[in-house]
Amino acid sequence: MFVDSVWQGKGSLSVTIYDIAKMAGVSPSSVSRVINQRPGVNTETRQLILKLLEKLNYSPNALARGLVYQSSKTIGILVADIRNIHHTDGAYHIERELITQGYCCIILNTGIDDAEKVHSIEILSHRRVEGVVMMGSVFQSDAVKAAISQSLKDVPVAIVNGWLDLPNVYGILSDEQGGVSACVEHLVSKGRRHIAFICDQPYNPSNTLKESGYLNSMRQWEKDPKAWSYRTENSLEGGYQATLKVLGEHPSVDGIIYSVDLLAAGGLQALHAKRIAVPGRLSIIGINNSTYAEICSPTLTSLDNKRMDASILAARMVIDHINGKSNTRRIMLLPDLIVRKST
Amino acid sequence: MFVDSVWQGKGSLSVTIYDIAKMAGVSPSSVSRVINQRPGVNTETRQLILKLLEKLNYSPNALARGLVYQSSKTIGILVADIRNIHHTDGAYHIERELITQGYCCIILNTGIDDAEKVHSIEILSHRRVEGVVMMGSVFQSDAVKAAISQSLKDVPVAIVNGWLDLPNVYGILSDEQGGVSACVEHLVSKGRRHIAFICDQPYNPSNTLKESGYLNSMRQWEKDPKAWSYRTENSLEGGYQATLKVLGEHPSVDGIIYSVDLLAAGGLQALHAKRIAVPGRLSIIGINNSTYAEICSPTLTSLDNKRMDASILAARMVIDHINGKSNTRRIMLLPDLIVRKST
DNA sequence: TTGTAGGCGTTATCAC
DNA sequence: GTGATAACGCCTACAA
Repeated sequence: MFVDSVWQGKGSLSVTIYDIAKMAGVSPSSVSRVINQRPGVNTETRQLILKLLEKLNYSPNALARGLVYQSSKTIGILVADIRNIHHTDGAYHIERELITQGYCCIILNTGIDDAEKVHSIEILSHRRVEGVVMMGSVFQSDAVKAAISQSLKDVPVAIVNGWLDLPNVYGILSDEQGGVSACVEHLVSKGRRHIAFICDQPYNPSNTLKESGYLNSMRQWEKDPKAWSYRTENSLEGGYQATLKVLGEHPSVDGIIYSVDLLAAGGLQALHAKRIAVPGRLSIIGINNSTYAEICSPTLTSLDNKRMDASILAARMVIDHINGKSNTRRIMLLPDLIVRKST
Repeated sequence: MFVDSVWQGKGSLSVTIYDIAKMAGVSPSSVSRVINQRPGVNTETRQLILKLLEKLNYSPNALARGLVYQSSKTIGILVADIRNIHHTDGAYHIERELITQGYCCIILNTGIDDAEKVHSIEILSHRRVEGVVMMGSVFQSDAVKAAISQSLKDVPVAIVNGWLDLPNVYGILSDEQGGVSACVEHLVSKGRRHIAFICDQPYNPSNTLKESGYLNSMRQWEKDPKAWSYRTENSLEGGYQATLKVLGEHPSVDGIIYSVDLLAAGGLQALHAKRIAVPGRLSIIGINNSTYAEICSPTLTSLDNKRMDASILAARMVIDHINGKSNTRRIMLLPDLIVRKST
């Protein structure tokens, strides 16, 4: 809706161009000219004004400027949960990229359900953001699509690892399906044939792609690979428990692909507990190529899905759109498998 | 300075209360009244206006509102590098806490050098933020202090794990010195006597405290503990190399405390490579009690310095200050040692 | 109940 | 070179 909360006045008035003008004995326009480095002001008065600006520690009001310029110089970053290290890296690069262009970033943790996402989109609309980056395939939903075409229809929206068919939406995708297939192929090349897939919940479009990548490749080796696909909560414990379950139901398992590194780390702990040698008897692969993968012992083979590059690209596409440069609306990055000790 | 960059006009004009007023055949003030749920407007016209607001998808301009209310409903979060998982958690809780109060957060990665920090503070000043949270002891510097008293003197500033003696600054500290002493005591209780300390660079006030905690406790056991204090870059590799160095220079070492978990994880890899049993022959402790500590094998004993609680408190103190409730300006949280398998 | 006028801080346009 | 004046979108007296 159009009212977020009770917005109450308060605030200590700061120095304005009127104050400066009065002290300098000139008009506000002259002060404005000096501030914006525009020509047409006597060198002496310019010096005087500059001195006063410095002395009174003048700080231009970005809100007022935004009003006249019709431009907030703000872009929004939407992320389900910024604690997800995977998204944080992206947010970092986006912020760094945008700050150099004079933009500030408003970051909102939307949570997972659609209502919250829609609400966040409305907040960004009120703030008159000039562009939005959404991190993660969870934003690839009908509700979000509707909200964008309602509240964000005039600004570029880049979705990292997602896509919506709207004229102002850019999609930076990763070939996760192909990537997981490559994981399967890699395991097969290591002699593995009984491969399971453990996926984090809740399901999102990205996970669907990963799973189908797994299933597609597996059909060559197993009759009913569906039964080897598991879901669990995205945590160390989730990976641990799911792995125990796989081992219990399919003692012959000799390879496991996890939808994220954290799950694989948990799985590794389960395998250690069960005294199953990795990669001796069983090989595992994670996804995201995060620090977690490097910390585990043995270090994890992991699929680098290029999320960092994707984030930077997303920021660039938003900026380019704002600057009138048009871009391809949908691009796909190809993942790399980083082979380490766990396979 | 007062000009960050060339701010150019652009933007597609959106629906204003004037548009709505015209369509409804009423004055803008009536529309405003309806939007702000103020009394004194006929039920029928209110209904009509509401309908039009909905239909035209009216979105209030937060910049304009901010101007009249003298309140941006924005708070700034300063963090040296948000990819530091330790800070991310904090940022998450701060954002969650503030969004419920109608605030948005602008996050700026300041980098480590003072000039950048000062610049970031000026940006926040232009945006008329109503409060600031700074994450990390790196903000405890004279340059930052000066910048705050120049550009942020009228808004509450909470520093997580830091403190500056200014009337509007709140400090949420952690007893890191005592915490590290507790680490030493713990190692001693496990029979360790030759304990080294490996610290991440660049040095910051927090690290200074950690080191003095180490040195103070060690004086009881060693004559010249200074020589056992090492510094290295904050990375897996940094921990790895520093650990090799310690082992080379002090073969008798039987305990290592690392200033952050990530370093300890790197150290663990070095110990594995050298086939040194942990905790059999050597015990190690990390700090932060992060996910890294849980992933390592053996899992890391780690000092929980309550950064999450500190972040939430910081947000609360800023909010309280804005709402006129006064708080203690400096509080200290006491760390807990989380004992796991590495000691 | 409703409308008018003034102002929030800034910039742009046009006179002088 | 300089200074009124009118926006930008909104809100709040005050008047009707």
